[in-house]
Amino acid sequence: MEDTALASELERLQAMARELDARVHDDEGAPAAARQLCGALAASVDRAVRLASGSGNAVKNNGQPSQPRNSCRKAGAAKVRMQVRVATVQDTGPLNDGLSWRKYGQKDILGAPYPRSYFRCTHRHTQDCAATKQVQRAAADPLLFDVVYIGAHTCAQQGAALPLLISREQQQQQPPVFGQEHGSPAATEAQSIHQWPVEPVTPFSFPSSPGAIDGCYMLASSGYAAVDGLGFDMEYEPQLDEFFFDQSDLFQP
DNA sequence: CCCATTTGACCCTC
DNA sequence: GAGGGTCAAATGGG
Repeated sequence: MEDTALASELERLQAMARELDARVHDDEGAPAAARQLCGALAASVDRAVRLASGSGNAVKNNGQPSQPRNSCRKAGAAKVRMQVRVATVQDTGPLNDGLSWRKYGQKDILGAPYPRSYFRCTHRHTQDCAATKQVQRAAADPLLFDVVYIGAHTCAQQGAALPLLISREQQQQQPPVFGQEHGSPAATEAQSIHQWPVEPVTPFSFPSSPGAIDGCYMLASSGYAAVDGLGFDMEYEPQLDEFFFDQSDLFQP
């Protein structure tokens, strides 16, 4: 169980490094050297996690097993597992991702202050789409949501939701925003989170509704990015690495 | 009436 | 047996 402990510690270290990097980067007054150092720190921790993972230590988010149980129970599912940490400025719950999700369950997780919500593709039955996602508020920061995508969309909407991977410069000019659609109370934080991309083909997209929510957005890079209080992790089967990077080329201007 | 959410029960894995 | 994931009936909103 030492591997699990190591993975857990690395996970925590990784999360902290990323958060620090994101915060320092946002801080206009932070010295350039500090920003560089934090960026290097985050990158280094990322590499450490990858090395640990690659050496046989299953490093997965939230201490979850390296092979999700879903992979055994649902044929064709769990080929893609991606965790996204989403921050919202307003405590009204996070984002939508341009895809249709239907909530099918909610569970209190041992040791977690907030319940975990389970979503599946709206077209699960009509189009046999096996994509699911799990949404849970981060214990450390209620404004952060850990979103874990499991499986890839095979339904028609996968093409409908255009990915939006934009450059940092573009983001700074027009930051895409995440936010809930209906303004439901925070008490049901996850109930409106049903618009998110899942599969690598559409890493991320953003709601088109104007004036949605301000202050939170993300970009995709080599597995992680954190801007303006938002970061996300992408975890997927190793063989998909190349696929991710290839896809990113599609979003160049 | 249709569809999404809620929630307790059930199932599976460890 | 505990914990996590899913199912399905009940419920509510549009």
